[in-house]
Amino acid sequence: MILIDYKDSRPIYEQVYDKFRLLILNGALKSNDKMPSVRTLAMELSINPNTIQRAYGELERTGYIYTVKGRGNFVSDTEGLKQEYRREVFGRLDEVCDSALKAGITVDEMISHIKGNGGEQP
Amino acid sequence: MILIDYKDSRPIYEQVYDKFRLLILNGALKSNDKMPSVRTLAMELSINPNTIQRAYGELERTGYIYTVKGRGNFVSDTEGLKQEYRREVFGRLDEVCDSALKAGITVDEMISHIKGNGGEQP
Amino acid sequence: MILIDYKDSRPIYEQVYDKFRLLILNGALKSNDKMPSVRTLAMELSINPNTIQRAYGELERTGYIYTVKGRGNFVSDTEGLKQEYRREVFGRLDEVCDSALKAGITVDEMISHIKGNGGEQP
Amino acid sequence: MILIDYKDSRPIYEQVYDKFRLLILNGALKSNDKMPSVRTLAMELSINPNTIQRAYGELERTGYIYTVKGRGNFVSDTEGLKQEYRREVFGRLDEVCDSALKAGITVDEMISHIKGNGGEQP
DNA sequence: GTGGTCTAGACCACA
DNA sequence: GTGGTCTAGACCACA
Repeated sequence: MILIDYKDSRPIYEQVYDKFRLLILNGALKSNDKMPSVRTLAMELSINPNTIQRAYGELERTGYIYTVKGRGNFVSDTEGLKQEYRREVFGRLDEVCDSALKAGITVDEMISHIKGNGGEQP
Repeated sequence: MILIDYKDSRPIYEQVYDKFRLLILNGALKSNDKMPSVRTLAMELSINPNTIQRAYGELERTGYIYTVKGRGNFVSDTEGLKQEYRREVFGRLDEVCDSALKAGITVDEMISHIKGNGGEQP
Repeated sequence: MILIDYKDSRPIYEQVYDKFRLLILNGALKSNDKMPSVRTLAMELSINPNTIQRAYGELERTGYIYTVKGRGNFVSDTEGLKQEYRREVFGRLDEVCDSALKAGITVDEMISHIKGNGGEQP
Repeated sequence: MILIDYKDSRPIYEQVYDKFRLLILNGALKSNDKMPSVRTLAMELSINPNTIQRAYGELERTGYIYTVKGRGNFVSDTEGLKQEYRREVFGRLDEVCDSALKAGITVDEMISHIKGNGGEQP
């Protein structure tokens, strides 16, 4: 379900955070679903529980999950999150467009590039 | 000419690297222009020479500048570099499009977003 | 395991880089083996950690090892690297042949020289 | 006649040294030919005279030229030098063979590689 | 404990 | 003066 890529230069807690974030945005994990417990997941992935704890902490801080003491972590209501993710993606799109214009790439070139691949890359 | 942002989480050497890379791609620095000397720049920016050295090392490794021992660093021929930068930007564009599609954003939405801001953000 | 030759004019970081590269290409170090930690190795060799860091940095940049933050450095998958090393050696062989022909040494002379020593030099 | 490549990472004096060494070994410069004067050459190449001086110093030290005070530098008798160059090239060939064997390249592979390109590369 | 970045400062080769 | 290497030592993020 979750795979750590040790050759990825990003810290492990961030990889875990991102994986869950996508599972939630995808709909693979739904509102109020129970998250795996910190210890269980740490053992499954052979990772330090501190690292899972940190990933869960970030997920909670950014509103993806909520904690019920003594019971575990659960997926938040996902509607607002999806809106926020859209905003984030548009923000990244703006950044890339900015770089593109600096490099002399025109809006038309970008558009035809986007149409061209249709986002079918892996 | 070059400003360090200490609130930026990225390392200083990377900021310096990026700044010069853009100056070169912009055409503000042209082929065979002399780069400021390691020591001069270090003093101007109140930065350790080692840090500048590292930035210059990366610029050399990636082909943006070349070193003449005892003389200084100079801007490389920039033609190929511009092509490569284009490729890099298109690669990032692909990634963002990928994220966008995962978030349920359609190609048409992206295109109208790009047209909309025309890359006018800062 | 690793010995620094202070009489060698090449920088220390490069000697360390080369030693490990050979250990990896030899098979003495295998994929996913843990490298000695920067600090441990620095102490063993009585060398500054920064110097080891630089050697490890080059090894990572050229794909011989990968870093897991907080855990250490590990040997990469070595298959592709061996292929690349072969290409490098053949390239150097071409250069030497070129010099040889300029010096009036014939292909036959070179071949008999190679057969002669069979690579038995130290 | 002589061109400096500023993008070459080798020091300039070494490039000058190598160029003349080849001209002498080639036969383009013959025994007792007069070398260009240090000052003339320095001006032609827009190089610091110290640098030419150093190159000439190395050429003298290794026996390629000799100095007559007040008259200039002249090419030495070249017979012995050619022999020595042969020895040097064979030495380099040994080194490459050594690397090759370490990489698992067999003598036969090397020979067929040499025969294959016939040293026709640039 | 592990690697990553940075400063301060030295010494060297090269021009 | 110019870049290249190295040491000593600090502080940070990550596990």
